[in-house]
Amino acid sequence: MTRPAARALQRKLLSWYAASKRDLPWRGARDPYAIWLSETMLQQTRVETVIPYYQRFLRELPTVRELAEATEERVLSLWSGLGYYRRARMLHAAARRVVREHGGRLPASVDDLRRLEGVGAYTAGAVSSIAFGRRAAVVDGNVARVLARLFAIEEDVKSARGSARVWALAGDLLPDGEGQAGDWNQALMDLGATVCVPREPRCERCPVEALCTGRARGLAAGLPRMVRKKAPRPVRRVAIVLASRTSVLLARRRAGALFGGLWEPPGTDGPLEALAASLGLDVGALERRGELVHVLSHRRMQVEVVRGGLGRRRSWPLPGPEYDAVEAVPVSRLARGAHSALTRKILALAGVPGGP
DNA sequence: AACGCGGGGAA
DNA sequence: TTCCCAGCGTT
Repeated sequence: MTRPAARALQRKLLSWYAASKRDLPWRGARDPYAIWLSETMLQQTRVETVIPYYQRFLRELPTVRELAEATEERVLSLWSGLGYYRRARMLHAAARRVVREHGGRLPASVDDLRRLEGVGAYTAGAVSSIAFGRRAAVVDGNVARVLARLFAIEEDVKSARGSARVWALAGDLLPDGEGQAGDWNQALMDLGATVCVPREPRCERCPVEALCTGRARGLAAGLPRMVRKKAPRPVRRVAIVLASRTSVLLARRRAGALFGGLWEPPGTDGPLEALAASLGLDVGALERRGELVHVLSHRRMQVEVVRGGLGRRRSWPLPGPEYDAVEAVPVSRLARGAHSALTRKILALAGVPGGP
């Protein structure tokens, strides 16, 4: 793209953004921590989903320092239901690093930001440009799609991370103006989210339609070419809900794996008998409650739910290698606990009162 | 380069 | 059903 054409593109899109930008809670936030938090929550997660989580998290842990000093349990609890829980662990670790190595202030450069846990190329560029006004590019799913269409890039855009060509393009297109990179990046992303959408782009509403090569060639709607994702692998599990009127037995999943650090009713991919035996239970004392299906990006989990009484036992053995802690939790505390959406479904199916 | 890692909204 | 979302870290 020629220099004048790039200028025209920047002018039109920035002007469109000034008039049409979405009103989002983190827009205009002064605090880099707030921007960082929003960008982390927004990784592979829709804006509408993030908003209530963002507001609650920022209300409960309003500064990097308070996040750094919070327990992991608390952080996971605030993340509970949002998914990709490793993000919460890494955000927590990075906050401690920011306090330890940067005096509690987030670094401004892409290179320094990238050294923080959970901050990759996209997030570093976003925080650097939006929170600090640095001239840094971003490529997320929106930007990759918008640029692929604008420049009729027909090669595969590998995942949301984008190809090297798209990153180079995004860098070239950054405005020179002081502090404009943040608005420019957000303008590209807003355009992708509201106009240049995946299925049926609303080209008639696009401020840069006249500059769009993909549009001119009739390719826009078919770009970018994405590699088809594999179907989730089916997994059968069984979960045992041991509950009294006031408590339910939960176990904590080991870190680093699926649902790491979250609490759930003991479950297994193996036979129910083995799981029951590991808890010292007689299978005959368990009542079948039904089955549910929970679909993740890489797993289709079909979970059979059985229920039994909690009894008077005070301590419980670990119900298998997936877990590193086990505890009878008061149902009154469930709503504030660190659980996945799957756990909520299991507790609901088991009929646990006051489930999260 | 491919995979593991959640959950949900929209067509 | 299918797609894909303000991605990152590991292998």
